[in-house]
Amino acid sequence: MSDKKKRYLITSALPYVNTVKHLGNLVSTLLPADIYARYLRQRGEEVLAVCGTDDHGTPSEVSALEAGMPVEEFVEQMFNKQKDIYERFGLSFDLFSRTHTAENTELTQHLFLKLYENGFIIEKEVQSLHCKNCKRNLPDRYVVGTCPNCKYEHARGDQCENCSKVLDGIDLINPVCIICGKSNTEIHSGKHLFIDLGSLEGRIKEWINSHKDWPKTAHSIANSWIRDGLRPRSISRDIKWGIPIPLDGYRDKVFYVWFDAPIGYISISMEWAKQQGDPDLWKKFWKETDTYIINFIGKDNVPFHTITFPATLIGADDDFALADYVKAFQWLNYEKTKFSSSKKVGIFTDTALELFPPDYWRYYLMKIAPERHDTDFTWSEFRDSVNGDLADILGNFIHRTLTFINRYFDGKIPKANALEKEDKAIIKALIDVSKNADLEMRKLEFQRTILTIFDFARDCNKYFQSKKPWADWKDNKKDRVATTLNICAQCCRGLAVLLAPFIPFTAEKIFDLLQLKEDIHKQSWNSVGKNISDNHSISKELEPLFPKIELEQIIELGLKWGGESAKELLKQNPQLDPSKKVKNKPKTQSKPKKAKKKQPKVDEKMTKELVSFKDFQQLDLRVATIKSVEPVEGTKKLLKIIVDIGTEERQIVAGVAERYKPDELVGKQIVIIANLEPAKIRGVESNGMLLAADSDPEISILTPMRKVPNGSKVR
RNA sequence: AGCGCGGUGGGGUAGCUAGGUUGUGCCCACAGGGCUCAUAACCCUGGGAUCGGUGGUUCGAAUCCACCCCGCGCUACCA
Repeated sequence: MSDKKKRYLITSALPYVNTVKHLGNLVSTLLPADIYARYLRQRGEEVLAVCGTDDHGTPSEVSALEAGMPVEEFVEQMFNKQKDIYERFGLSFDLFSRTHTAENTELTQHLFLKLYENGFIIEKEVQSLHCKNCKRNLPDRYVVGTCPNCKYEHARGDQCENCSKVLDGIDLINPVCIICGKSNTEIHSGKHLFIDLGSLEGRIKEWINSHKDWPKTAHSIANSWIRDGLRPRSISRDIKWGIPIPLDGYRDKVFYVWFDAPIGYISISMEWAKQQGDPDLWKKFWKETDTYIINFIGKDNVPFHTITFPATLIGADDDFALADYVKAFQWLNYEKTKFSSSKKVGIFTDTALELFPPDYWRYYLMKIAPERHDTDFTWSEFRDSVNGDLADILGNFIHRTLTFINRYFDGKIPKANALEKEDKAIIKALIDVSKNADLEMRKLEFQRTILTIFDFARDCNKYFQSKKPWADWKDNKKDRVATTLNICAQCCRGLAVLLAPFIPFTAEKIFDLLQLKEDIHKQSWNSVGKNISDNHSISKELEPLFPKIELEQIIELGLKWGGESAKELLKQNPQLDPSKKVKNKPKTQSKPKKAKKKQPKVDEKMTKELVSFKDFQQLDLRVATIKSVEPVEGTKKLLKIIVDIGTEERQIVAGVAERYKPDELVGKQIVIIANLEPAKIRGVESNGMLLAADSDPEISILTPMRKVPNGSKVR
């Protein structure tokens, strides 16, 4: 589909900067983009793959506020954190940058001015909610209030969850700002800028219709927008954190984050060009028609990549190329429920890396990539895939082959002799799989590619089984064993080359074991028939490529992070219950009675619901040292306390003044909840809460028994 | 409500755009057997499904059409 093209430009939807992303984010944008880029590079194509964080907008501001940091600093920190995670996942972007850069500011402003000159920008008067307390304009998502339609009291500004009516923030009765929790809003009205999508509709439509090969969702969502009629879309916002609008009358406003984010694809390419020492290098990717451009996105992102961003480029009329292919993914669910960053449901990329090697995730995630419809991550299936496909099929084949070569041929690839029917068949299968996988990859069919390659790995085991080299060796048919193992070794190499885009770390390891010196990431798929030369020495130190995941481990993880599949496994294997295990332990000790005593007695008053370990983990308990204390004026109980929590100083307010004098607290170490949402108590801001035992009237502040560094975690 | 996606043996999934030896393929689970080189891995065989329902088109439908039922998602700043 892209044979006439000379080079490829790959973009992955820019992950929003404010939180660490979950596996759903990874699977529909970053990971497939990386895999496709790796595949193309192996094929010897000229590729530029760019990505970066999407930095601007209200959510960043709010998250920064919550973290008690200046936005710029917060965003920088989160950018670095995300970048580091993606590197550890082996994501091979030519540049992973961000949208808060000089390049993006300049380009966004430039494109806007072109749109303005060309008459595609219109001005309109808009009303919006303003929180007088936060001194901030409130996007619809940041307001809750009573629904004017059904009177539901917790309707969000954009939509009522109860009656599902689509709302405007200003429609809400008794609107409350979710940032400060106060109902202190007023309606502001002001001029805003809109991009006139309607007058660009014809050209957008033409472009969409000329690309029938896109995934179904991409088309249906794009077409439904067009069918409903393209209305002007606001591109200005009354916030501080963003790219300033270079137009008189609007200089106190910034661009809507979705205006500048996709422009980031181009500005990051520009940054990349500068780093290459040729500042114009980006132009051939963006301004020449023989580049094939692919956007990797989730389905929610379709409108921005098929309507608004193309509209920007078309309207600016500055010769920027539009995408050739929009690879839109559906959703990945977590154990039948939605992944949710805000509700902390699911597995997040940083946690994933702590649990298992990146290739385990890369493989499983692409195997279940939601290419056709929504799919489900389950712990149980994750284990099945890793153990079954990676360890038992792939790992086992390679391991048994290399073990034989070491044992019988002193670690040297033996020479193949006369070929029999099965030998020829498996060699043909190897060539075929490289061709078929290549055809599927060209169509960006990731799951099919994986299935094709693993079917071949199964064939390899069948071949090994049918040739019985262990039996031949006993029968003294050394030549025959040599032939079998030579062919198996070629298959190992072939599998490594074919799987390199998907599981690059393992593929490298296989090349290391084979002691092949060439760079695996430059081996094209049609090189898989290429023989490793006779007598080539392989490594003598073998170890399993994929340690297996124990059932017990997966049950524990499933229970810890939440998941029905683990509960189901536990039902089938009740002996593996982690909680029971703890109970069993005392039996082996000499004094089981003592253990029993330790069990907390359920006091009648302790009727609170059980919480999961996960819920408990959400509390960020830290040790802090009290720096200064002063009473809050006009109150009997409250003290304003400044504490040092290692990374920063915090102000907290505590109701302990009746039992503690300010002087006796200074210098003491205490325990605080560091991630409690900020609150104002008697007008004084409190960013945390100290822990104290409360048995009215006595209050005892908790303090660590030994001195520990400030910021130490408490659990 | 509208729109989108899906409903295929116990679980998962492919096949459906161009209807034919298709109730067929694949993975997992299950049963039996083989092998014993390998990470208790590998290989073979087998059982198991009115292909959501009803009606239609057709010589013939999982595949096309109509209506209905069920699940999920979206309705525009969640990938």
